[in-house]
Amino acid sequence: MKEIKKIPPATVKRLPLYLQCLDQVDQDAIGISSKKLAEIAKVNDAQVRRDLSYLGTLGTRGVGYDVSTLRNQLQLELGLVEGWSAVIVGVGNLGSALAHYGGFKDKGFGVVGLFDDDSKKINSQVAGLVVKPLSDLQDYCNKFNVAIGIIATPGEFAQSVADELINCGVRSILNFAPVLLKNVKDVQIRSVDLSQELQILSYYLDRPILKAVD
Amino acid sequence: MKEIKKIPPATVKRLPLYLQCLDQVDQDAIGISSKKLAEIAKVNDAQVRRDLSYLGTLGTRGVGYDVSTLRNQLQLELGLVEGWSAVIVGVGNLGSALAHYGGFKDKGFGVVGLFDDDSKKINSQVAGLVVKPLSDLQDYCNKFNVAIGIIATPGEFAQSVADELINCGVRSILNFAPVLLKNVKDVQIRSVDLSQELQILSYYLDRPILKAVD
DNA sequence: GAGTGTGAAAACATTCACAGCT
DNA sequence: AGCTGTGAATGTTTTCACACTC
Repeated sequence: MKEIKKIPPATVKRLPLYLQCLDQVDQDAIGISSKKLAEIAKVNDAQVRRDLSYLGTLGTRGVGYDVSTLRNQLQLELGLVEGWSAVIVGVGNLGSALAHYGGFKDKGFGVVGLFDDDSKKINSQVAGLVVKPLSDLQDYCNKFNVAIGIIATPGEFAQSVADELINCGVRSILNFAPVLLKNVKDVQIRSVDLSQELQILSYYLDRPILKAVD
Repeated sequence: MKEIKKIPPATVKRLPLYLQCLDQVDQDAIGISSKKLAEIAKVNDAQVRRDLSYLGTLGTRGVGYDVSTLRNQLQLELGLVEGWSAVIVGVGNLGSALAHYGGFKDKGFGVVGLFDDDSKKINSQVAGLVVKPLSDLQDYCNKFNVAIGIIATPGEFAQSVADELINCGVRSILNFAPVLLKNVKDVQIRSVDLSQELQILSYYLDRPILKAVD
């Protein structure tokens, strides 16, 4: 019988943060306490312990957590060891930034394709990959079993690109275009809207006393 | 006596979303119901009503919300009418993407300066602005009363740029570098880490049944 | 002594369901 | 009839506090 553990969404959102904290800790540190981790991540230490307890019994009472075991478990739980393939659609400044973004390779994602329908960009090289026209998308997805589509096009193309990606069998989409994509069953869509982040900051600019979320 | 209304952080995070929904609604629509708005924003309709009720009594029973009143109130509440000035530090692909990002101007932010310490970039033009060296930052901040600093440098420079911005009197920072910045009293810091977003997606890739947060 | 893992409490957020206005 | 605004119910997240282990 398969064991099913449900991790609360609020916790899932913090797991990548903990992973990042481990990179920022002393290179030669072998163990770390919830107190120390909490300090780096800027959260409560009970929170850290509760979050990590969802992954199993990882720590040792009276001692703390072993850094490398912890890292492995976080990566395992987040599915970062499966080597998911991703494509980026839209190779403007943002798409290029994403293609160059080293963080992805280290973190277990491989960008296997760049797509754009601007003829000036097609066949040019960005971050070691050749930009292809969207008509090649289907082939790529089949060949590399692409799991994740990253949309970095202007807003007006985002929905049709999303439709196309889903049509190619992509089940997870990270959208950077400032539009609301339609929901499709069984497809996970996350949107990052740069201007929304600024707007939230703006709210708290007027109200320096209040504590923001996240 | 000044009226103090405290808007829950979870609601603040949705206000920019509602604003975006209004842009996506029929241009000639004069009124909108919580039900319709909820559908576009993909949230529960009671949620919409509760959220908007924090801004005052904006709707009309039996009728709905007036689109333009609603937009005005949202902008007012988010502080988007104050015309905050922002600077971008780091003019690589990501910084350029941000500089070109039209959303900001429309949404009440003015990018008044671009800064980079790469001599190849200094004095070049990006999105109609001349890239300046970091040594000019203090002057700019005084001259334009800069409220927001956007960090788009590689990780290794992010903390020192943040220190410098804070030193120049900037009280709000939006950080795109994949590092955890130190907290400073009275300074709001929001971080957007592109690879963290992908990692969250990755978790749900393995578990198509679960519902993600946000 | 130091630091985890976790019940129980407290705080926060969402949703229901309906009274009240147009 | 239609739709808001909001008490009350429910669900989720955070935090406290301490028994337990090393």
